[in-house]
Amino acid sequence: MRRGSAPTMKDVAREAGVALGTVSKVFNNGSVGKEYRQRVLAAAEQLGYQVNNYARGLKTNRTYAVAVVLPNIINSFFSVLAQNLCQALTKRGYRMFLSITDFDPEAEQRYIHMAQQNQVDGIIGLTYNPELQVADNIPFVSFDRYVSPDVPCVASDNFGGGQLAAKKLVELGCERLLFLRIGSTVAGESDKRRNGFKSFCRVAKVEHDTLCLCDSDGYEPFRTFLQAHIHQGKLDYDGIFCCTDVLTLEIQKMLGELGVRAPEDVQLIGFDGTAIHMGRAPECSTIVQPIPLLAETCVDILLNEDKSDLPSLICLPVSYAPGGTTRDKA
Amino acid sequence: MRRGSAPTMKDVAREAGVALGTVSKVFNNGSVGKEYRQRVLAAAEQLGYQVNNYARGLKTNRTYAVAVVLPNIINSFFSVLAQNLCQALTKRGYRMFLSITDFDPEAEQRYIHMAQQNQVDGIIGLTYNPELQVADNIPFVSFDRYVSPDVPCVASDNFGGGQLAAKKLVELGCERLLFLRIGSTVAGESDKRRNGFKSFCRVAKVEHDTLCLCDSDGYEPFRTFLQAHIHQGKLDYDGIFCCTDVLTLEIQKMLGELGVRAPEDVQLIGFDGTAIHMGRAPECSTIVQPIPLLAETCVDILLNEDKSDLPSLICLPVSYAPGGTTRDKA
DNA sequence: AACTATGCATGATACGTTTCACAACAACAA
DNA sequence: TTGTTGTTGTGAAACGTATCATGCATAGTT
Repeated sequence: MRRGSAPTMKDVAREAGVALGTVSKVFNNGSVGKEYRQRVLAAAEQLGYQVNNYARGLKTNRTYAVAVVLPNIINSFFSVLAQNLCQALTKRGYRMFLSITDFDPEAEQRYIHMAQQNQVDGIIGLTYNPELQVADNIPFVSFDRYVSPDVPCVASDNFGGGQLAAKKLVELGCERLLFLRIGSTVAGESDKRRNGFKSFCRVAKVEHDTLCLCDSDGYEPFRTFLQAHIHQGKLDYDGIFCCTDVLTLEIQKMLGELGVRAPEDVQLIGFDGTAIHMGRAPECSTIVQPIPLLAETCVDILLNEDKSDLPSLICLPVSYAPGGTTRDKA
Repeated sequence: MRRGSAPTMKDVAREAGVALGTVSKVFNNGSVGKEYRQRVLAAAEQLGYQVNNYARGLKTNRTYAVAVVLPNIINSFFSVLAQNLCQALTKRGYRMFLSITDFDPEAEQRYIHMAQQNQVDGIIGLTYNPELQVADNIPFVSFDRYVSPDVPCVASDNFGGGQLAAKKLVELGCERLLFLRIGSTVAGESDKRRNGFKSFCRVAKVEHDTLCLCDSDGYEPFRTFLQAHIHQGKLDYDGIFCCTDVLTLEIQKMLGELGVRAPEDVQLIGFDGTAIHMGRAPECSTIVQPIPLLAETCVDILLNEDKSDLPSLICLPVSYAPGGTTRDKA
């Protein structure tokens, strides 16, 4: 280590009195005699040698880094997802390099381009750009969004979740159901929640309505709608399935201001169940997305060499958790 | 691009009919004649050339990546911080590589070692390992924790925040104050909140008590304490400063169960104000940490070459935000 | 003892950049 | 014309690693 900079394999080789290739093999689990290995390890220890990942990456084209592209990590669903992805990647010896898009389609594309600039071994993205270009020289797994036929998509069983929510509400004695949604205009997986909900209602012959808004509309239209459906202090619906937990709490508050109580007067079921994965009691009754499993699956698929016989949509099972906005006891 | 792999500068040079060094200069803003630059750019475009960051990193020892080491990103303070750090880094053309330690001191040390394995240009860490070893070959900025004399530490003005909380409570008419804290056993910056609180009380000659617990104790000791200080349905204290917003909400709930209402019977002020940075109304009255500024400052200091005349502790100003657990109107 | 097979250390080569010394050339002054 | 200065293109060298073809021992077989 004559220079001020970090010691290299060459230094270790000289110190240990072995050839360069031998040092390399030691750090790559090649077959090296016991005594030589000892010597190399001792020399490396003494010199404080660390493998230079950039040189390694240059040779191998493997970086042990994965880019994760998310809208944000302030929304707790995303932050729990990010944390689980990070842990799943770490477990497999990979590092996570995080990009935040703030729902900007251009930023999504920009980050994915950057990531493809051969600095990662794969990309996991939750994107809203319907025209996203994904080069095929690098593995890509999409979360909750269909991107293209050859991009695997990992998602919760949103359709089944919609069915389950409706089923639970009916089991809890509800007879007139309502589905509420607010979200991005991009037709995503969450549309399927509505379809599942409607499907169950149709088969079970349950009265139901749906109201879907865009983010830009804000919550006010919900208030108008609900107000119009209150007659003599009584809401027309006795069960509501809201497409997220956040919305559920908002609706509960709104109903309270209108004199309608949940779960006494109307039962509410949300979707996500993020609080559960944060180690807290769910803030509302909810359909729980299996976030840890979703993260594991994304990583598994991304890092698994063999992508041949993979369905393009991987659907993971959801479950129901009572949480105070329905009349069942936990 | 004869191989299946990505085109290199050599390919671009051949395609453009120029020398290798010329291509390099084009991508590094070296002085290149207009015509040559055109030719190179055109060839690069046509071939879909992208700079190989690993080769570049190998030569330059600059990676344009920064490691951020946090306990988790589930706690919303950390997730907001992480998001702001990510954005501040992106703005300066750096990528963020995130590690989650789950408060494990060994993991902290491991990640910092990994990061030093010449794969990042710097590290921003929020750590709890009192014996953390930080090599000096790579810039390190600590958040909210003193690490060693030559590691700059960026933190909120916790002492001033403690003073401010006490001052506000007094202004709001409180006469018997209480400070509550629960946290890690590592003496961190947040101890200063207590000191600031006590300092103000002492100077202003205000009656006050403090109760500090460790994470492992759980919340129950608070209940016992509070219960012991309720006489004839009335709490001995009329103002409480809790060391985080999370604790504040917990205490509010606990008090409610004991028949004491906030803000009617007792006024509560928390610390963090994270909700504000999430675009929401604060859940409780609080001392707001300037998270975006904290993040910017961390990044500024980390990437600023000149670390010579830098104070080892950079203290950023906090502010007060009313939020429903005090009797002032916003 | 002779031969083969196996295991393992060796050192040169290549990965795709940046950088540097040098050459080529133009512009200009004397 | 000659010499000087400045600009810009050139190609070789080096960054630190993984890998591969050699070659040398030793163990195993007949």
